[in-house]
Amino acid sequence: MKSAHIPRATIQRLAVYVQVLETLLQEGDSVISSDGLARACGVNPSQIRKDLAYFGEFGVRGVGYYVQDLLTAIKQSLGIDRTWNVALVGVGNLGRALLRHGIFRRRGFILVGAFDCDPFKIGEEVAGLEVVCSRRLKEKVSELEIEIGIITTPPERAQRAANYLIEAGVRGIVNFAPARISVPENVAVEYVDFMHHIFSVAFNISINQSKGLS
Amino acid sequence: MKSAHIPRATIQRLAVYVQVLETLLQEGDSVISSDGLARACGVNPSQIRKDLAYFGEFGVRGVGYYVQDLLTAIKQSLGIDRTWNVALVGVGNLGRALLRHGIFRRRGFILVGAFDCDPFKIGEEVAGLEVVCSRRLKEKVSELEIEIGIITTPPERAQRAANYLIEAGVRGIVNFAPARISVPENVAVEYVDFMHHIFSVAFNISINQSKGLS
DNA sequence: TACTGTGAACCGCTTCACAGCC
DNA sequence: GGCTGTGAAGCGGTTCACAGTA
Repeated sequence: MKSAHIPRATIQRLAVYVQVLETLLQEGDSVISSDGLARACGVNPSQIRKDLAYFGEFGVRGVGYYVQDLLTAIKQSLGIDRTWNVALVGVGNLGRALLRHGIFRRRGFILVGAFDCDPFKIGEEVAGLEVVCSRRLKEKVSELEIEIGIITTPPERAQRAANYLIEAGVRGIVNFAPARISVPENVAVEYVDFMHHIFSVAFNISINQSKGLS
Repeated sequence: MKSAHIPRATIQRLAVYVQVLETLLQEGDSVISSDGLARACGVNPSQIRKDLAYFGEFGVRGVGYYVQDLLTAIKQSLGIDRTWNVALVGVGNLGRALLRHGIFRRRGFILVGAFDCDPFKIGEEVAGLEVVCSRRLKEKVSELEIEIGIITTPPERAQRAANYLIEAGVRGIVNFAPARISVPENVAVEYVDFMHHIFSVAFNISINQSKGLS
């Protein structure tokens, strides 16, 4: 890495670039310019060049970027050129869907543990995993070498789930529960809250409509 | 509304404020200061005051904000003081989980139609809804007065789902499929991509680790 | 007194423009 | 010639500091 601090927005865009580059690769494209990639991602071409410059020089002047090489470089930069073991806490509708969803494994995030505090769910098998009591997280996290936790509990149990995960030594958490959680500084947290997105859509529709009326 | 342009980031934070204010209300708090709310949301107090100032003056100097009033005001500002009819396209694991998830209805987003192009799924009943062929979206959208579409198809079918929705006259789309889609300017799009979030967590863990070693 | 509302300062991300290189 | 890499300019969002008010 070349630069010390990297904007949060850059990381998000890098994830988009990975998505688009993988599609390009499937379609057989081997070279792409920052212009072409920018159009596919809906961003400014300089933006892409700047984002990449935080990590190194991956392009060839006068040519562009070799898709495969760039993909490898970005994945390396993001730390996703390896596999990560992941625990999921909260085996409800959403939790089940994620456990069964192939995308995590395909991208190197392997769901190796499913946890819930409901005695009726404990022992049940979901997507080849036995649901284990949340209290046993600590023991399981070290046994299974888990580094990331996913929270899919109801909001009121999100903080407790987080506490179990942190106590167990997890280094990062993706929280799908619609609740803020507090964690120590050295634990990375990301919120996935689809209500926020649907609110945003509703707001923009309202705005567009009032614009149309004026 | 007082201001013309509102930052995207402000809208996202307003959604967080709604979340936190509803929790406060349940806990019986009737007044909160920008300081208190800021701490609960993990943002700067001035930020909150600025965000609210885009829409009006909702506070009382020397006192703070009345929780119920503020909540009502924000919901009105966001356009979520009403119900919205929503169509879901793609009845896979994730689609089913969302159809069964109570949170949408609780927040005024009513899933009134479920669509899929798989003949084996058409006619099936999920969460009280009959799965209908995606081709019939246009007819159903006007019949059921649907304004928002949710896409939960595999990535390669996301654009087609979007096309059906747009053609049917939907005004906004929430795309859960890991693929960019192109839509006309007057259609609002939001991406919910949990891989981006888990990438971000992985990156931050990697960063923290390399910091620890230095 | 205590807290909001807001103009001004600040900061950081984005975009531009062009030098550097294949 | 064409495209990347990058310093500098531009812009928009965040934070500050304080005036305004219950």
